[in-house]
Amino acid sequence: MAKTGSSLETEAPPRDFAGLRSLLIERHQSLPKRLAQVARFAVAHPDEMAFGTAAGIAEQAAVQPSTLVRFAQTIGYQGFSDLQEIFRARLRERWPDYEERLENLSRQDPGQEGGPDLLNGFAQAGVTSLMRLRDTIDAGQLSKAAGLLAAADTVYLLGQRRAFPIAAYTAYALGKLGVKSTLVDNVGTLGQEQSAFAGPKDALVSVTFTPYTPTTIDLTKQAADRGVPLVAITDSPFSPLTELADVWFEVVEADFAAFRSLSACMCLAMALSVSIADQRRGR
Amino acid sequence: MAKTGSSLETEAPPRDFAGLRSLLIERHQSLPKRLAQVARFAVAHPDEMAFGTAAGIAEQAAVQPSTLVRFAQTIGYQGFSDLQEIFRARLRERWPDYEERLENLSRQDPGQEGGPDLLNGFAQAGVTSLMRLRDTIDAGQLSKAAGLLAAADTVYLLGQRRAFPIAAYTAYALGKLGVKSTLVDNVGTLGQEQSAFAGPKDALVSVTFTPYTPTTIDLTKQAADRGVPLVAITDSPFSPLTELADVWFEVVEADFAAFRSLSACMCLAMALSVSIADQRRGR
DNA sequence: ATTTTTCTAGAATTTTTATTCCCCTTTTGG
DNA sequence: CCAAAAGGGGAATAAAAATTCTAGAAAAAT
Repeated sequence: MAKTGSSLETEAPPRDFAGLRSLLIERHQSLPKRLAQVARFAVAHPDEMAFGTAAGIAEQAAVQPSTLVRFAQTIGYQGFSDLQEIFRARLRERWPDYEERLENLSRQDPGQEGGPDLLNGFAQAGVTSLMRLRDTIDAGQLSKAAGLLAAADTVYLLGQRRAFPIAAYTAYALGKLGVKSTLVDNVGTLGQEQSAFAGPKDALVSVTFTPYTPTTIDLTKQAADRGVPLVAITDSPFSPLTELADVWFEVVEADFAAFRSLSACMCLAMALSVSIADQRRGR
Repeated sequence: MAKTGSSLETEAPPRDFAGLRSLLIERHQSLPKRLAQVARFAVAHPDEMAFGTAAGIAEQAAVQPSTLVRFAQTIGYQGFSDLQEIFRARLRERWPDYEERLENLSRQDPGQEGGPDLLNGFAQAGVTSLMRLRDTIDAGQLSKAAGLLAAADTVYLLGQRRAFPIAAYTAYALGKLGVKSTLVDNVGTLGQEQSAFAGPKDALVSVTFTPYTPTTIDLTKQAADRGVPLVAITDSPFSPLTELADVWFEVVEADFAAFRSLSACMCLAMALSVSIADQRRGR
């Protein structure tokens, strides 16, 4: 069509909020009256832009709904919905500063996802997980858990499959820190025997993620029934461990290529280990 | 209306996210299968619940759109839209405390009790390690290593002590990806026997850090002598593995409280695993 | 001052979206 | 083991929403 309107922006519009914001501020003066009005509203009330319907936003901005569509198209988007997506993405990414920081740090990425940039993806997932961990773990809970474990005679460590590396590493760390511990690795299906002597004076750290490994659940239940204090590390409040545990941590890992990171869990395990040693020393 | 259906919740549903969340966690067990599925999804992906359309959310939760409506009504809301409002409100209200959160993060509280500091420290170490990894690992090397391993009949995985979690996790990942592998865990000091059948058509991934574990070195040397292709992951160019390896990676981890992070190594191991599977598929 | 172009409002249209309803399946209770 | 009830899937429907269109108003240019 010859309708290649001169007023339509040909350049690709920004896909991130920061870029959109500066674009709006910059072009604000050169826009027609009503469109400028919309631009001002958008910058001032980004939340409304994210949540509202076209009609609702139009009313608040004292504009017609169609003006919103025109506005979106004028600055290069396909329509209002397309534009709104930017505002929503901003709220979706709960930790925008990290994302931004990452964007800045990452090298120019024009050839995105060219193929073997797996490393970048996994690194990003790891960083995101760690940042989120920092925000979600409660300090009180951590020290409570550490206290529980510091009071134990022997710390039993249980984790299978994907959670096994966490348990294994914790065993290593506790060993170096001089804290007596037993890794229940279920070698030879001897998990039962390995954990049989855990009693109320000991403590158990259980780690499991969806789909929860039956072995881990069973052994944990048995221990809990015997009155063994339990610290659980899991990925959802619906985990069968949460109701058994004295203290439980919900650790949500980011994923990439269908593989969840382990960074956050490892980090928590380390912090917990050192914290135990700290509290022991304090006595 | 006499529409006071028996299956409909009569109590007023929570209007705030925290209340909704605990309601879901609490009632989760007593809900029918599909509705429980929705409950889990809602707790795990609150952002999606806030923005997605019924159809989109339904697809992600592997449920029919109508199930979402039923779900909302069962727990007492008028319909899906009504329920969604709670999730949206959560994102709206979170914005204010975002500033606050940033301050807490940037403020380095040095005198504090070990808890948050430890977590912060380890998280920071992890992030640093991951960033560094991204900058130092060469894409060509990675794909070369992956190619070597993709060509192998069986991938043998060797790592002891601190490196053991890496090897164990890689075994897990390769298994999920359909790549035949053997974890040489040296249980019962059977490492020799576990790796004895590795030949030139197989390949070995060895992981070790200073102070290099003798078992790892010995077993790796023996395998290399037999002509087994070798990919080494280590922390220095002076590692005894570098001269034996066909491809080697130097991974420098940041440390905190005398404990080195494992994040970078884990990340590399994941990338390597997926890359192997990719190259296999390509043939 | 007049013509031409751009801009806007509001109605009309089309698309999208939530919800309802019906029928089949599964579970529960006797 | 059967009957009754609850649950679940999927098409049909109604509601709501975004978008397009057109005529007229405002602004710019001649």
